[in-house]
Amino acid sequence: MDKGAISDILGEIATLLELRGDNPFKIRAYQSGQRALDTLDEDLGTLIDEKRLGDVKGIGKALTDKIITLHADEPLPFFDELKASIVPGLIEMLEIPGLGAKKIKKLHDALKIATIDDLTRVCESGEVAELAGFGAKSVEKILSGIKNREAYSKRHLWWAANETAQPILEGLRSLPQVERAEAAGSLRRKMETVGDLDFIAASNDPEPIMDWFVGLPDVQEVTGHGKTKSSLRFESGMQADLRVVPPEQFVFALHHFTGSKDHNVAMRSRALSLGYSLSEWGLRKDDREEMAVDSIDDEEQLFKLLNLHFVTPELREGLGEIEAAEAGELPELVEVDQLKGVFHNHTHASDGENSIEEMTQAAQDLGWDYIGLADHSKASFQANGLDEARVEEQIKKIAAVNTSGKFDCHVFSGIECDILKDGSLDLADETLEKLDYVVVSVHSSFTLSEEEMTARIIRAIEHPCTTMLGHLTGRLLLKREPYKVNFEKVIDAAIANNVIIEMNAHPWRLDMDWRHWRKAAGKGLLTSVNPDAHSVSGYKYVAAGINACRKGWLTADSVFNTWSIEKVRAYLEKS
DNA sequence: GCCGTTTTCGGCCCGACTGTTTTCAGTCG
Repeated sequence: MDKGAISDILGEIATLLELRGDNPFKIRAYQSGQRALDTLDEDLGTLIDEKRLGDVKGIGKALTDKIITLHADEPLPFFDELKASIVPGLIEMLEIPGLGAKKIKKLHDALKIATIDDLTRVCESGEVAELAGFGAKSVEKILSGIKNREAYSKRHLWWAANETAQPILEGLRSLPQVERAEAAGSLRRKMETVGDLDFIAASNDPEPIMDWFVGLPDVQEVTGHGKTKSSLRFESGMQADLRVVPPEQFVFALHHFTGSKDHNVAMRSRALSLGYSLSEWGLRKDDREEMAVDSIDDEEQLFKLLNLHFVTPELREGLGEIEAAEAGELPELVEVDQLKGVFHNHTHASDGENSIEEMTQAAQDLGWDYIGLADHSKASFQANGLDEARVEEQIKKIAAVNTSGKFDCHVFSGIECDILKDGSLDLADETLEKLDYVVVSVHSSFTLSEEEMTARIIRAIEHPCTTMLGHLTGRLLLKREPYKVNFEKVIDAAIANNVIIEMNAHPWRLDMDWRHWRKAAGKGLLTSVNPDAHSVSGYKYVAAGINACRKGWLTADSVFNTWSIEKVRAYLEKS
């Protein structure tokens, strides 16, 4: 059993223990064990073989034994018995807002309900309202939660969440009572998907701000409306929270609600080691009421108080950023205005909307020195992919644009060539050789085994004409699972063959995942932030790709399309 | 179940809000 599957089981154990009413700290131990496993730097098999699994923080004796058992595919009676003792329908009920483990257990014990249908029935019959601790409002909330379960539990793409958040943020900042306001949470950390929107505002007069917030347009339901905290849900299903804090607490609250949880844990323990106690309310001298500082203006100062370099929100994932901030070893992260061009864009020759000239003009308007056009190849029939003759025609058209004198922006001729099922490429070598560069991508046979898919992709990487690998896993966030592939082997093959792995910047993709980049770039892997633009408006997605690169600790050196045109040209000619 | 520069037991974040209650438990973040 692999790491991911074992991690899922640890999470499941935590949930089951919760529904059984077990010791909350034991539950938390399973959850932190799961997180420890998820963020492991080393290969799990190696750790087990070398008997070092117990050295991992959060994994003690009991979890070590269970993880080893699962890894060896041996039965785990503890888990099987636990699973058998809990009715499966109860787990689903946790998705209903306002219902936690304790209430579900109570409903189950008192009314013998086993499914969400049962729950609906006892709500409607009036039995729930009669239980101690439940009333008319609870029933109403549960029924509405059941009805909208799917929409409420959904996450949202960062891009869409950001488009909703920005006007709200501007609105907040324009209110006379608001001194400062920021979005926090996973939106501020630029996670690829966002659960809900978190806003923090600084003010000594919170109530008018709350009234403004709950009165926003397109609000479907106000789920909380307090003096300093309100929550609501938009018709789109997106949820938003607003907290208003006194101005002197703003920086602390902003940092706290930006998270992540793991980052905050590390920051709190850092504070403790320096004799402070850090919370969303402020920085106190340990064990005393006294504040360490009266007020600070920005997060830079907060980090400085803990003798740390500033950690940008994108890096706050509890993945070693505090250690790096202490040692002064945080990378100078790549920024969107360092891009000098973009590769992997489509024209109306295949499935894009614009011409070569239009794509070139738009790139030039963005200040870029070069673009690469890479339409689909013929195996992508649904996308009107190009065969050899059409590729050669496209090369001539691009050459004509370059010599027309109309543009300062240079166009590189490329192709997004399909990787066929056996790993061979979709176009003849003599055609590929005439192009400036070749992106190779999988667009078919997604369901191969991990072994077959890995071998297929590596064969394509080893092709002498290959410049870049497109969207490594083919995932569509929230829509389609990634295909199974061994990242380490593909990364090593790319490095060995001087192949760039793209950061597909489309908000649905952001593939290869940022979690792999720190290590891969450390080994020498290059990326290219590729918007996969199918129209001139698609170029804007480079911002999402840069977010992902920054989360992956990448500097401009590792990002091919921050390079000057001379350097890019030299690289392409050599390879 | 985990952890330890107060170290093998005793703590593990805690406050806002809601809905149910007349002082609090549960949920949520």
